[in-house]
Amino acid sequence: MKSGDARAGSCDICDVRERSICMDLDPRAMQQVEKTMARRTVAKHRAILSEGEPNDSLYIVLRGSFRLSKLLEDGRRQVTGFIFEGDFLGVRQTDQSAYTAEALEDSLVCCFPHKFLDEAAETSPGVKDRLIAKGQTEYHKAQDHIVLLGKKTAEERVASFMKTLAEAVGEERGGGFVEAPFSMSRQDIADYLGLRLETLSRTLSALKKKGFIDSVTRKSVILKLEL
Amino acid sequence: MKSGDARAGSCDICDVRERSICMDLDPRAMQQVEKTMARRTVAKHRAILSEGEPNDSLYIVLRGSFRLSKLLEDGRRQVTGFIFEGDFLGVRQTDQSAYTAEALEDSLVCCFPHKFLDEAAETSPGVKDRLIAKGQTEYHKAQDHIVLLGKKTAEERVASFMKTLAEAVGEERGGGFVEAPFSMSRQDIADYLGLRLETLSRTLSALKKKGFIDSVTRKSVILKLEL
DNA sequence: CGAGTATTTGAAGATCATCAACTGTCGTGG
DNA sequence: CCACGACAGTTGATGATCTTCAAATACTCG
Repeated sequence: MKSGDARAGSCDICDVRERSICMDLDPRAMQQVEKTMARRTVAKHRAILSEGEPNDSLYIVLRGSFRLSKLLEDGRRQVTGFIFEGDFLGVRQTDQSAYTAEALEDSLVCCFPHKFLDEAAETSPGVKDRLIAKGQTEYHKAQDHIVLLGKKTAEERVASFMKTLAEAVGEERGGGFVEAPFSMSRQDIADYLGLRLETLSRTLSALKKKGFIDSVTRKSVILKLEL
Repeated sequence: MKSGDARAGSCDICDVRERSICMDLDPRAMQQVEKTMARRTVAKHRAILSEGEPNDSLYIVLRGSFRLSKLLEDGRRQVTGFIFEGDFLGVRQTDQSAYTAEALEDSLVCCFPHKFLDEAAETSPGVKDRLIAKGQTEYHKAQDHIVLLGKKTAEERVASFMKTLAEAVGEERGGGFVEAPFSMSRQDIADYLGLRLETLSRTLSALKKKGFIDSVTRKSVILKLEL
């Protein structure tokens, strides 16, 4: 066991605890979590949920990021969302997962079987409420995505995406700029925005020329805070 | 009080009971529903939920249909969904409704304050589970909508919509045809599909020419069952 | 019947997609 | 450490789809 994982079994060092469901659990349930809790590493490009396959656990992303996608019969792929640290995966138990969730980089998740959550919910009513709330958040994001795809131009889509990414994972740099790292490829972003790779690339160049983007590489983008 | 409403106060004649949450309620709660239940008529084009405004009740559509929409700052409108008999509106209590819900025709809803549902949930645990399940259904529909907008051509969008509509409200006619009534305008459909009115109209004509659609009027469409 | 609105159709133009070539980046191995 | 190969991303030229603007037709309601 590597040194980084030595204390991995303890919830004390969990970074996302306060955003998570653990704070809803009563002390007894929390002890149970400490004991049975399973962390799981997910290697880059590995799926943790697969479209059409059953899902019986809720995963909380501790480190890394994921890509949610759906496939059309003929192979066209739509990326329906990206998931970052602190976010949830598989909020509900399902016979058929609605989408595939694949790690964009080597990632670490904390695993809560829904069976366990159902039991915990009996003594900790906040658990189900939090799941409902998370489900609502997912739904709102989906609605915003629908507006983006249905009504926005290529430039608006790319700008919206960069802004959202900056809000999710960006870090402030000097002079009113934010830097947001990419864990996803251009193709992933294009598939998320309903555009072709080439259109995305051209649009990024255009936004840079217009000064909205300061610099953009394979790894990250630096953009203006406002707008 | 008109004759049609004479027994409107009774749940006995409710058409959507078995699809609804009432079956999850224990007898005592059900009595409570019978007593406090509020039905509400919603006139054509009236909003029952408004984007940005709080919502404190769950509505079950008994008669009629609704249009869900979101507005972009500059007034562009995206229709994010349509709601028919037996469907739910305002599944969760919110400070800010994510969308506007407007009646497409004179409609009738049954109203359950979330406060009431929370109380009922204490003795009828099935209630929250059903709400979670309904939320999930909404989310899945949103995901399918995302795929439609992100990856499908105009013709595929229109065909998908007609098929979905037929499944939701269609009635079989002879010879492998279904008839689905429209309660929404062409503009509503176009705003749902991320197309312009004119493109929708042209595409409908094209589908008719191809034989996928038998006939289409302002009021209804008749289409082939398969495909 | 007639005014007003909804829908369809036509012609021209814009945006985005496609096909193709080029450039940059990363990792590997000499 | 540099060179090479492979892949990721950018740029260019052309074309298709969908939009826009405009006009005609159909439908609805008083």
